Amino acid sequence: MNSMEKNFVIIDGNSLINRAYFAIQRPMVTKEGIYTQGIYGFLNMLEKIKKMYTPELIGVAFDVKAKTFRHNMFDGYKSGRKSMDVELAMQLPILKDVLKAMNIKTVELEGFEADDLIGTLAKQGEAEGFKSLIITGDKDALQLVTENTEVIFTKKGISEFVRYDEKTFEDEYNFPPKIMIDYKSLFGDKSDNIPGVAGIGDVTAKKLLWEYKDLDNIYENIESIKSKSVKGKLENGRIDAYMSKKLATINTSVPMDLDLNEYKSLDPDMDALIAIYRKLEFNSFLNKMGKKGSEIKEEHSIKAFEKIYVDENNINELLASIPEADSIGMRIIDSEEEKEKLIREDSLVGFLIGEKLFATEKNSMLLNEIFSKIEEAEIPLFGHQLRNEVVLMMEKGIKHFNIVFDTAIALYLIDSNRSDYSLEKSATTKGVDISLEARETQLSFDGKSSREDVDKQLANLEKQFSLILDLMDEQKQELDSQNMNSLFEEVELPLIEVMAFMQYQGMKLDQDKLNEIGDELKAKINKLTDEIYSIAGEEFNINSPRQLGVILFEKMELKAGKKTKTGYSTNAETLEKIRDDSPIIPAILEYRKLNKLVTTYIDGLIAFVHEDGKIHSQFNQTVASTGRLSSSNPNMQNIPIRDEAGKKIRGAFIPEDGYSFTGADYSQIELRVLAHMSGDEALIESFNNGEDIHRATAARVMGIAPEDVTSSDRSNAKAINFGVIYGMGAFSLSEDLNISWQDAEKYINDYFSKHEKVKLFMEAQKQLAKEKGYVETILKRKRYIPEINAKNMIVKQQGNRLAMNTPIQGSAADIIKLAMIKVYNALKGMKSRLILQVHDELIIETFDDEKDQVAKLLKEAMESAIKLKVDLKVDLNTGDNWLALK
DNA sequence: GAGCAGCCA
DNA sequence: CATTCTGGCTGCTCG
Repeated sequence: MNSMEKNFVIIDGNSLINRAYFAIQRPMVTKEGIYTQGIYGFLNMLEKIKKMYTPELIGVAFDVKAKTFRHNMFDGYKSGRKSMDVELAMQLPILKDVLKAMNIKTVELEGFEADDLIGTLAKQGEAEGFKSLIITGDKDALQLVTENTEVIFTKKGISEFVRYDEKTFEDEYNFPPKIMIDYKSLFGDKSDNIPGVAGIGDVTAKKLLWEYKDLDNIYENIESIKSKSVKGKLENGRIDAYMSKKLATINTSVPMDLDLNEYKSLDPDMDALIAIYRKLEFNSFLNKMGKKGSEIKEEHSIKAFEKIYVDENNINELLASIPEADSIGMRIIDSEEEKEKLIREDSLVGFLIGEKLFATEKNSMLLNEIFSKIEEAEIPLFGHQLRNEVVLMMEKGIKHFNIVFDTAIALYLIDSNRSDYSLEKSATTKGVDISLEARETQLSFDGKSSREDVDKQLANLEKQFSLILDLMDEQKQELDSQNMNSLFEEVELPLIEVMAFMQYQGMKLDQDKLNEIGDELKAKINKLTDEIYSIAGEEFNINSPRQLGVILFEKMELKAGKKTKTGYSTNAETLEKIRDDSPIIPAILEYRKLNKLVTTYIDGLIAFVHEDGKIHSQFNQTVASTGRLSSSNPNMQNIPIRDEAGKKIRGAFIPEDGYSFTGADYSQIELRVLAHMSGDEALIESFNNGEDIHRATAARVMGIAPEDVTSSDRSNAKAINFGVIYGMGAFSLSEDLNISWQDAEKYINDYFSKHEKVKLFMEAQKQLAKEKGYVETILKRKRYIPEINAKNMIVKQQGNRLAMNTPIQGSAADIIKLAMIKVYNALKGMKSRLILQVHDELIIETFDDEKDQVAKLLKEAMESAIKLKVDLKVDLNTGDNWLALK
């Protein structure tokens, strides 16, 4: 942005406090009971805006509660909206007080919405030579974009901004901003209850506007519209269209005081501000002002590096320094989500070597040379969430890696309960801003990137590496003091390469086959839809539980089961109970099942296929609190298997030519872990004698001989065995087995009396969580369980179950992680490759000549991953598609 | 974004 | 006393 421009920042107060309020999940309440998270988020946002745009003028507009001219025109206007939470509403007047103390002008006017005031101010600003910047979370404001007015949207709550000027708007919408109004006149706006023209949808509205430019022109030339139905709808909807236009149009001529001198950016009234911040307990703001609220936080000092942007001309300096490096920090600096991290081209890859920070563009040919040098000299690598960096290296042909530290993974081991392990988040807690906004710029590598842009990116990268180095220092000590060095170094770090490799390698999908299945299912869905409509006597959205509830339980008066927060429960369990009461029920159940398959597993999967015909799912190492892995984009760990219709989808996953699949899954890994950890003699003996564990359990609990156990006895015992792992209660077991609560309780007591060590183990876990705050797995992975000391009994019970389940689930995860590393290393030098993990099973894409070798090494590696008091047993399968493995 | 639903181990 | 079993991801609706 041209720094000579004079900026007029106009903020939509209601919109932003609303966004801020909902963006901050954790409620913030002062001792006096004042809710503050909306104000807090708003002020953080305001600070960022001021830093980014250094506005000469600034103002905040608010809505007035009273009706506006729009309500007077149309009763339905915004009628669907629910009223504001009281917790949020009480924050509005306080926010206005804060703004007053900051000497920031606020405006509101009865009869007008904030948008109208904003539009009027923006226009005035333009007239007086300012660039008007509208900050809002509301898309309505887009119509105000002009040559000198831009709209800056908040995204992800309020943490990110997206800027719209005339060009970016047109790129996205294919028509100029002003036409937004005409678009709403036709299509309407659900959120504001603007009707639009009945029957005209998003697509038709856009088409009409591309052809006829605006609403007036459409109606002037209505005779030339070819489609009779569209023409008819337009004729019938003429009045609605023009009323909608009035409703949608932001008034830019509100009669208000337009002396822009009042909006001049002034220094705050410090005394007043400090007083309010103290009342609101905003200690972080007070600290920044040098006033004590609590202890004063030290500003994070950024280490300074020599910054070098690398291109063909100076690549040699980087290449020369690589072989001599003790270690290299590596980081892709990217503006987008993880998901897109590998697709975007306009990113930098940074390398920290000693006191020098090198960076080059990600799509650069130079990367090959750089990576090869690193590989050749076996230089240790460190970074934060290195997986995607490793995938990039693999894409450039690199095969050997020497990863020595990953600060995201260390963070995860230290506290597995966090929801966000991004470097940005860690930065915030240290008072550093490395966000996209802080970068203020995007690089474009077509020769247009200015020196300034590059410098900004490099400065940001410098901050990131500075943070990584600090985190590393802290974390090394922390991991050491918690005895997690070997878990970190021998399990999690080597696993990074395995995870990256599975993502890089991917799994091939037979799209034609999948589409064939999809077409069949879609035909069935259409039939079911007709059937459901005809039984119901009307058309409705079957996918909406709310609409479905009304049809079933009000119109058709079927017997309603449980209720949910928002209405009747319509889930499969509930509907199953009234299956025979109407033919609509089985039809709906079938519809749901098929629709799930089509949306998630047919169309959903196809959307993830890359150019190479493969799906490259991401395996995440820092998500599950127990230590398990997770998979996303798409999730390959929940592809259907139980249901007949769903099974076929697995059949569409196929190996590359010349390969087949070899799969191996641990038999009863969690129960074996329980046997080991508890030391229960009966369980250990059963496993080591190779007995059928559920049958043996039934025999023991019922006091009968194994050969007298019926199949129903066995399945009951199976439910108990699962229940034990989850920290079961009598209620859920009774539901599971369809027996009375008392019988279930007796069953559980009998189980524990025959497995006393299991009982003791469970008690010990709860005790450990209560006293030390955490529980541990076999490899000393920790999970903190704050719930266990909660006052709320429901939360406390949940804590108890977590304490019992986590060591078991987490240890099973430890074991398969060990196995993955073993298998991955054993396959080095072979053509066969590990491509998938599904919690207790591994799948290898096996080269035809290596089948026997792979089967042998896979089983051997998994069964010897760790030595327990019980044997580990693995079942092997082979096949020409994924389905054939079961 | 929350809530519901449904898929996996 | 009452008590609804762990861990994930995605798609859809609705405000």
